[in-house]
Amino acid sequence: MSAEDIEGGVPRLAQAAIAGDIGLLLAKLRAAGSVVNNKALAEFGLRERSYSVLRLACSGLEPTQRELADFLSLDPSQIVTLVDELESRGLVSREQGRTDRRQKTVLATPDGERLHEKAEAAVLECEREQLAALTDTEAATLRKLLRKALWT
Amino acid sequence: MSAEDIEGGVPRLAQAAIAGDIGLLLAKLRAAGSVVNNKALAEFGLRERSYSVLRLACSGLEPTQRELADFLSLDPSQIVTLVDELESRGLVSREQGRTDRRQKTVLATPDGERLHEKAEAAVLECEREQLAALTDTEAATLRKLLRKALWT
DNA sequence: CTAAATCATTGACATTCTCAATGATCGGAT
DNA sequence: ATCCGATCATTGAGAATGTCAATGATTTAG
Repeated sequence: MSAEDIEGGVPRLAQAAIAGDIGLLLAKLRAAGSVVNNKALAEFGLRERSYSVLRLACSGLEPTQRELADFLSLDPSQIVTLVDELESRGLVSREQGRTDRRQKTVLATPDGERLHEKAEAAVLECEREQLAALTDTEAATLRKLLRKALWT
Repeated sequence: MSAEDIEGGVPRLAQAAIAGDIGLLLAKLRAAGSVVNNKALAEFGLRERSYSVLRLACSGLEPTQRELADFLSLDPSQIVTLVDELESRGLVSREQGRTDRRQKTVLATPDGERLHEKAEAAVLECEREQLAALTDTEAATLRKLLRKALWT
């Protein structure tokens, strides 16, 4: 975020060996994306986290809280807090699990769906900006490789 | 980290639209890498953060603290804490900036160099495991695309 | 039918993030 | 030369996040 990083400038330290570390590259790109996303989501009273939960609640997959925790790499207790907040705003509701009464599935309300639709547009626009340096095929390749590394 | 994610299993929620969001993919891969890295670095009394600082201090580029903050996407105050800790362990030293007396350059001591060498090997091994699902060329492509998205 | 495991939840604690304020120093404009 | 605004490292405070252990309700395995 300094002058060096703003636009097309390669920081001096990018010469270092660490600049090839996947961990650092992921962290940097993610950090940059996070601030942009949170800025864009503020308008809807959401943060990256709550947006992700809302988004999955809108997916039609009827995720349980445990599934949300695993999928979002969060502790189950963090999901409780996030769902509490979304539920209190009437964006989401907890339903009894179909087959297992221990679990609760998280579903979006009509209000939640509407809000998600707008927030989604904003986030996708952020994503487009973040990957502006890549061609469409490059962006697709990046997505494909990340998914492969995660889920193969 | 649940049963679904352990080995080669694609979680049910990966069908959702959100599974294509770059932000989520980055966050997930990074989260997974972080726990592995921190586990491997514990043996050396380092965490991901302090390792990164030590690594840059060993680069020969004589980074200033401001540069470290920008490059690692951290607040300058966090760098102070990290350098304090490394310095108190004798792994790193602060030197007066050559041209600007406001800035301080962070350099590794011989002890720091030695520790970094061992830690580096451990982290590179973690990285290899994390990208095990990718071929060598795919891993190289991933690195290239991440760098391009960041620094173009 | 019992014992172990799993789910959501609560609460405590540590780590990390984000900001504002400070004194020292620098750079540029007069 | 001197003032003025900007930048550097540092400190400190408060919010957000991460991590872990314990709980009651329920399911699954034996």
